[in-house]
Amino acid sequence: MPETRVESVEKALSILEAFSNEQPSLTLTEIATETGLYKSNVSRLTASLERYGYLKREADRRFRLGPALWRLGALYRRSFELGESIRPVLRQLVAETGETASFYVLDQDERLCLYRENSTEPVRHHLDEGARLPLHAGAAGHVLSAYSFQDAKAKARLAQDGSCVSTGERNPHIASVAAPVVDATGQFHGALAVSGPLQRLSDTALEMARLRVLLAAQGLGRDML
Amino acid sequence: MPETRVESVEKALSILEAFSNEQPSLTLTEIATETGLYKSNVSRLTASLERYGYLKREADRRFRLGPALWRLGALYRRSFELGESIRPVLRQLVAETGETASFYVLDQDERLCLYRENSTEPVRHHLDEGARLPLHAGAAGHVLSAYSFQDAKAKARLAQDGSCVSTGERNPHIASVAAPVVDATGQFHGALAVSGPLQRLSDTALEMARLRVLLAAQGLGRDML
DNA sequence: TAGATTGTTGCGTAGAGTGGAACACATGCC
DNA sequence: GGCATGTGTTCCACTCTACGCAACAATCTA
Repeated sequence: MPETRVESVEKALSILEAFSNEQPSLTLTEIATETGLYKSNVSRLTASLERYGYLKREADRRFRLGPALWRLGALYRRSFELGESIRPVLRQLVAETGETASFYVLDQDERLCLYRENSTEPVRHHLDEGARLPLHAGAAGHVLSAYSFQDAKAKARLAQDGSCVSTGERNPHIASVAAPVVDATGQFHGALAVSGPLQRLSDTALEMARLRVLLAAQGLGRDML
Repeated sequence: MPETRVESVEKALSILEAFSNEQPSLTLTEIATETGLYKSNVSRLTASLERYGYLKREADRRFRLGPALWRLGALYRRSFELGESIRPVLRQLVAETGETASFYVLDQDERLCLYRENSTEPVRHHLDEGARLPLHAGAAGHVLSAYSFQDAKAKARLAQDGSCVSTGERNPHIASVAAPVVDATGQFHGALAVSGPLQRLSDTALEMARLRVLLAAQGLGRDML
């Protein structure tokens, strides 16, 4: 098998992966150590990335992510067309439950928060759009696992009642419920979730939230082309 | 001069550029013709892009942009930290003027709408975040030209009163005013603009909007670190 | 001034990337 | 059904790119 891939491209992309919330700007040597590439190599790769607007170099010679990413990212999200229909649903869930509502899709081996509406409560589960969370924990994680891979355990959990619940699994203080959004053709689109502080989401409150999420997810799936 | 760049990387990036609002999904051959690359080549490049989540392949074998772009795009925008301070300002401008307010940064040789708050009027200048517009026309375009390149003409225009006005320049029915956001260190960050239908923005309304934009831009610059 | 650190450039060579053809696999059309 | 058309993948040989490394600038530090 003749390795159907392009190495230098993957190196370039791994440079972009080196940036994070904690390290939004990097020097060339930082990138080199982070990625394990040679400085000269990084220098040439970044030149191309910069030329296309995927990186930009500040006056202090540090690299930052470039505007092209935001442009294409917006394009990606728009291509869902879900946004317009999902946002109102999230807002309604927030109004109904008082907790934070969000929508996740799969990104590699993690889940990506595509949309979210935060609770208005002072104590709440706050999360940024674009954040990545693990797949192995949390209600939405289980839903995505079940549909994206053939995760038997997660699928069994879903089969029970069509939704997932997690209490203090990923974060000991947070409970969440999630349900899959599936359209009329059976296509899976993502996971709808409500999450909040464990102490506020008692058994009955959690069950009510679960029902509301389930209802909202089904509604979304039905309304989709 | 030994061409400090990596060709295959640039090819891969140009594949991403092939996607647009009009063509959010492409087949392999479409990409090949669009970019002028060979199918076999595209096949290998897309494999790498897909592996890193920059593209994804649907069930119908068509390519779409991938979630990694949204994640990194969100990261890029967050790295500004401007968002939190800019949004309220935009909202206030909308409230004051009744028109659409937006914030632009430079992206290559164009301008990129990073934030915008749409007017609530039924007839309004609507624009999506992430949209790209030309640099050579429109008030915000002139501001960006003046600061990003040493565009003498645009700079002279700014020197007059610290802002730019354009009436029916890019679009015959739209007028706009824009001012630069410059922090205490003299660093230029972007262009703040208000735009709306020409007929509603009479001379006096336009002048009032200009003053408000100018004021808001100065306030933003002052409040920035 | 000496020394450390960061980034760029030059160069030879290995080997990656490429073009092209040949091959599978669907669809459509008579 | 058979034949044509279009799409995507795989194979192979050749070329030239991309890479490692060293040497070189260019800044900081002290």
